[in-house]
Amino acid sequence: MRASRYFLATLKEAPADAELVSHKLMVRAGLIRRLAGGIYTWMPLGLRVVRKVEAIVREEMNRAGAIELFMPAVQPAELWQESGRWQKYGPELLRLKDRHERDFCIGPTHEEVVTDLARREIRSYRQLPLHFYQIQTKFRDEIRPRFGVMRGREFTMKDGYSFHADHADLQREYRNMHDTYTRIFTRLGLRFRAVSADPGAIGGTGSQEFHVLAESGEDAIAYCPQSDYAANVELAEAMAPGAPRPPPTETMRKVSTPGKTRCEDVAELLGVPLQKTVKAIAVVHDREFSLLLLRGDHALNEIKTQKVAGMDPFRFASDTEIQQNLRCKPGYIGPVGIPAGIRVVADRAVDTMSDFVCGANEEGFHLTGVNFGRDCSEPAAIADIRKVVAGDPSPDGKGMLEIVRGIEVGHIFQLRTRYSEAMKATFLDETGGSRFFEMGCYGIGITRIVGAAIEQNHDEKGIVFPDPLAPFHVALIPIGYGKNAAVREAADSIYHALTDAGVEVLLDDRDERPGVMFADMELIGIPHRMVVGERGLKENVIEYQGRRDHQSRKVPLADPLSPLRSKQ
RNA sequence: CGGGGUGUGGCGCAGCCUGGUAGCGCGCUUGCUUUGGGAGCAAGAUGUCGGGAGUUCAAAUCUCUCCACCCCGACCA
Repeated sequence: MRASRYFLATLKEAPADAELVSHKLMVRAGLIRRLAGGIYTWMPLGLRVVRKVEAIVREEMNRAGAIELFMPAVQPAELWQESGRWQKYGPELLRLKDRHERDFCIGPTHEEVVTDLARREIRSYRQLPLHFYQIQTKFRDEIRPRFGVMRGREFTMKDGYSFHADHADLQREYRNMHDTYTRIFTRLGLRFRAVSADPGAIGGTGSQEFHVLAESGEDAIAYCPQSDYAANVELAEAMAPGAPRPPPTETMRKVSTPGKTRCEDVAELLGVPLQKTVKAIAVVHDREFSLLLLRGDHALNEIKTQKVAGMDPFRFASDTEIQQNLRCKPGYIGPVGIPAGIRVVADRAVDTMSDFVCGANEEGFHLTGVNFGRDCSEPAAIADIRKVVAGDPSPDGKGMLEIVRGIEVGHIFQLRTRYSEAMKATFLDETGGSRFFEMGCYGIGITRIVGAAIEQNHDEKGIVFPDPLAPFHVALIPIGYGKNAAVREAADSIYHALTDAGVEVLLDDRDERPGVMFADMELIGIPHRMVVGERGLKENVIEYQGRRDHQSRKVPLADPLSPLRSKQ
């Protein structure tokens, strides 16, 4: 490709609305342009990157035995009513009516459509297993689109759905997809980690997420460097402390703590470690008011709390509800002296505490030396309701957890029969009996990968694309293309030599000043640069520099492919 | 939806408090010079100051209202 006939849309300054480096760089490099909130045009250069991702995903999916098809983006409401998600999905589902006032939605995912297809087309166990996938535009009316293409409303996803005669075969395919995803992200040149995940709204049993590791990631991942344990913090189990609760040694005392509503403030005022304090969080489930107790330095894990019996779903109590139930302002509430009807759920860590500090249920006062059993009732339930922190023991008992941030780019689920039962999708087994399909579902955020890859691979000059994602492999920069016939002839012949060898070259024939060409090629992240100048031609050399290199080196004019070979 | 903020040429911003000629940098056009790290000089084009209503002799500036976008909390590939 010749730059003069291509469309580069680089910007010196990033638009003010971009926050994330990758978002800024994608706009500056001319990969994307915003049309509306969370909706982007993929510019020619950006589209080339998307196509690279798609090609690798497609190749590996095909290799893994999945079969590509293409389902409609616009889907009839009836299917969603059958699965029950027309009601459940909420405002994220973009709904519309056609001219006959019939309800439709723009697909945020395709379980319904593919299950409908399966029940119509697959009749016998002899046709199983089958795995259909597509690479397609999805629409999710996100509450808050942000970070450019990373959390857009319209985005490209690879979604695959597998159908099996039994759970064992589903598990085989699930492992197959785990390996396939591992190959895909490895080939894409990304640093990533597979982690156990919460199956969440899509439902089902086993579930793993694939995260690209990046500081700016929206998810926190707990992993154990000594083993292969890794889980989304939403799910990671906080182990019960090993030591039993020590016996009380202090008597309970009421202390004045005016204006100190946070555990940190109370601990500082009283000169006790934060770990000696207990915070109470008031929640409501089905109009039932409960108190959750956490150690002062711990944070509530809402996902795990939801799983405690009698807590799904829960919400935080309003200030008024707290007043009504405890006759005290939030900030000073605690488990001592509360009405009998209020359920108290303590975190495992709290259960082993004695002589602790907590709110006195009286504005401006806390209690010290509090002990369960003596000063207040034992908690009604002990549960794992806190977020794990770095240094917690790994649930597999093999070391200590560390926390890193990640961007979720893939997710694999075992759906089991959640959809086949709801939609009555059956096949005939070897005995002639009707059975529900065992289903798996497997997603990859194609467009999000582009953002995540840039988040992970950039420097102060711009994007540093890994080779497999780069829109072009080589930036060929002639100095004085328009003026110097020798330079032009050399550049043209190198261009042809590389192109004939299958290398994708962007020849910068714009006759810009060198600085402009260098800066642009660096910004858009082309991994290899070759400079053709009068100086080098006198020695029959051109200059090669990798995007991450600090210095260029000379390579023979006659063999421009040599630096690419040595890279491999 | 709640809280905070921003809308001024293609991009980044100043001007608004204290009403009176719409400005700067980048980019763009033309010419000359320059040509190994975002060139110099000269000439030029580009704005219903987010929309509407109001106050005023006069509104980018003050008031009301609507809209869009961004940031912080509940979603997910």
